[in-house]
Amino acid sequence: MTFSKPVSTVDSTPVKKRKVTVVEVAEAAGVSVSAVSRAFNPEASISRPLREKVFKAAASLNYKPNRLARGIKSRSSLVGILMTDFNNPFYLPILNSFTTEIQRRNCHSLLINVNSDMDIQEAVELVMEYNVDGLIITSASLPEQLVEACKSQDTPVVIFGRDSHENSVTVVSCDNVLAGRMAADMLLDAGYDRPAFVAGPIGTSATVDRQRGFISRLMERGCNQWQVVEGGEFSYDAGYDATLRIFKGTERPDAMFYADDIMACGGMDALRYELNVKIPDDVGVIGVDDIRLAKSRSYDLSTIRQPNDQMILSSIDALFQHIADPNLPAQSITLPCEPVVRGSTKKGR
Amino acid sequence: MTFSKPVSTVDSTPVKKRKVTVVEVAEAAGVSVSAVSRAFNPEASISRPLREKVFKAAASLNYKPNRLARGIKSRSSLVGILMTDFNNPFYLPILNSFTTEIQRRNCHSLLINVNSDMDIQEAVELVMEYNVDGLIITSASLPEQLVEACKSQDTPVVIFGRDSHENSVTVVSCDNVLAGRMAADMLLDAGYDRPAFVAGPIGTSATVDRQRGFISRLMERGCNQWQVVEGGEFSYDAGYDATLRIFKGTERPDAMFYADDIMACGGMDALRYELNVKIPDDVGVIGVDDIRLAKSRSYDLSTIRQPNDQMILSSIDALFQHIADPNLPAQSITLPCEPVVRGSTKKGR
DNA sequence: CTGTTAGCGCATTCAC
DNA sequence: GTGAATGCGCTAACAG
Repeated sequence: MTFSKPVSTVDSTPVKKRKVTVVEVAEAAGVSVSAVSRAFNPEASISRPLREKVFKAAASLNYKPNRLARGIKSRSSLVGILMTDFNNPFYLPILNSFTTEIQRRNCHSLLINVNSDMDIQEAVELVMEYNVDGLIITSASLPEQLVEACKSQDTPVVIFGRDSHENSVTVVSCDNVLAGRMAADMLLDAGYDRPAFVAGPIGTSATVDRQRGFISRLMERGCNQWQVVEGGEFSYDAGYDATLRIFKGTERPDAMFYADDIMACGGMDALRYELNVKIPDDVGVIGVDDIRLAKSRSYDLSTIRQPNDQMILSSIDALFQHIADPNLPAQSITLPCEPVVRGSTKKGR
Repeated sequence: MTFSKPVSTVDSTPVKKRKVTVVEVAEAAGVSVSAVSRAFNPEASISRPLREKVFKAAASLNYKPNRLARGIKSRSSLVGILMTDFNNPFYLPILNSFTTEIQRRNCHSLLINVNSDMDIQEAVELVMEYNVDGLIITSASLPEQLVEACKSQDTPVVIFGRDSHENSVTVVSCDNVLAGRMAADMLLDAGYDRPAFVAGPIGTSATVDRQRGFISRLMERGCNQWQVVEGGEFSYDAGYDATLRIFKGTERPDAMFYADDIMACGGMDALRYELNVKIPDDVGVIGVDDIRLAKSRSYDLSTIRQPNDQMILSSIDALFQHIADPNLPAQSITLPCEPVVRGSTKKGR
């Protein structure tokens, strides 16, 4: 007669802290394992007294369910977050809110850093190996190819912050065309009439749409002296450099609309400290996002604010709805943005 | 006679995309399941030809190992990252590097947001439910109680960016006392002689040590006119407000040493735009970290740079060493920091 | 509502 | 070096 279980030796050196399992809790509580399982499963049907008996035994043994073992058959409670733009401060609060909301729903965040050298398809497949319940894509600068990678999965996906005219995958973004139009109005209303647009990463829906809205609104209002310059990535340096380039030309603009705030900050510094241009008198500046830095005294940047909190809540809601019911159709949620006038543009006449 | 496996109906609606498993790969390759398992396990012993045969079959079936199922018996390939300070831009590049390094080692990052309202102990236990292979604590402002929570686990833990005189858990940080001393030297060398220190979150080793080094060095060099003010959290607003408070007093300092860069930026703006003080002529300013913003033209902030990349590499190395050999003793790694002189302090005489 | 039982997908003893 | 069998911790039928 043998015991397969390890017998506790007199010398109780904790070789490897034994994980307490459902079986032990069941024994301690004098119930079945499924009772224990159900007790820890909020949506399972189990009587109050039984659940409490289980909880008491579990507490005394310091039992914690093993999420991996659970995930193998049912939900993993894992939500993947794919991210790229780790040098744009815009994304830190975003990450904060996403992780908070995910945790509020008793899930946790698997953060995948999609390096430039790694294939997106690969990244998506990778995260799937963890049986994630859902996937959030948080990156303005991931190529359209991403949508393809997502479609091939049967896991709910929400793409945050970019439009897509594909309606096969759920997308939450702000109205970037509107953002561009607002920027145009803001500059024209303030009396500028020769604006330039500094674009972000090419092929990114956000920057494309902002440009389209901006230009079309300018022309609607009869402004024809505008120019567009490639910016590069969403970063301080990109904004800085693009600004120097544009001011080397013969057509000096009297206002700058940057594809996002961090570029605008770089641009402002180039204007003030390198080109000796007065903001907002000589040149007006606008960005998009309303990052924390925008309202600093140093920048005091006029901008088009994205409704981040709403966008995140909508994303998470949509994601968990799809997790609950995978047959729900993909939806495209577009939220309005809002102009924020600060000191980098002249007061309207 | 019944089949427990679901029979493929003529109508092949993909109710739920069947996950390919080891069994199917084994059948396709004409080998045993354990062969498949070994093929995907780098450290298992298996012959070249067999492994390749398995890989070919796997590829044709588009098989991906299920990391959760794997993690239940052996390593989960998951590394937990505990974080708090989501409004300090300092942490975005940190997160970038950590996730990159973790992924380079074929693991992935479980990012846990330790909200102020949640218990640290709870957070640590939570992440353990995922059987993480290791845990990184990235937060200057987590209380000492954290160390206790970690000690009770048998999972390797590395605490990043704070000292601890506990030697029971591995800690990687820069020499914060030295940072304080460097700041003192930098200010005194530049000709300031009535400095103030703006502290960060109370009870945080980083800010305590910086203050200690700063003050002791000041006194060593015969400077006795210094003051200290509570700053609050590591944030722009905290630095801004603390600066206003200090300048309301009668003893106006001629130099400011902030516990970190983002506070220093807030402080600079309070000085320049609210108090009409000239930097660096009237007042010199120093921070710690060397965040991206510090080298912007707007702030051009003198600072004490932390060797982030090295600190992160050391953290990850130490963590994976402990994962490989859990019996390794905890180590305390302290790296040197480096003064970076920019425009917010006067040129030395 | 509760207990029994059979897997989930994989790693790992053992034999061979 | 390889294959067969057992079990990881838990959930999900299925009976009672």
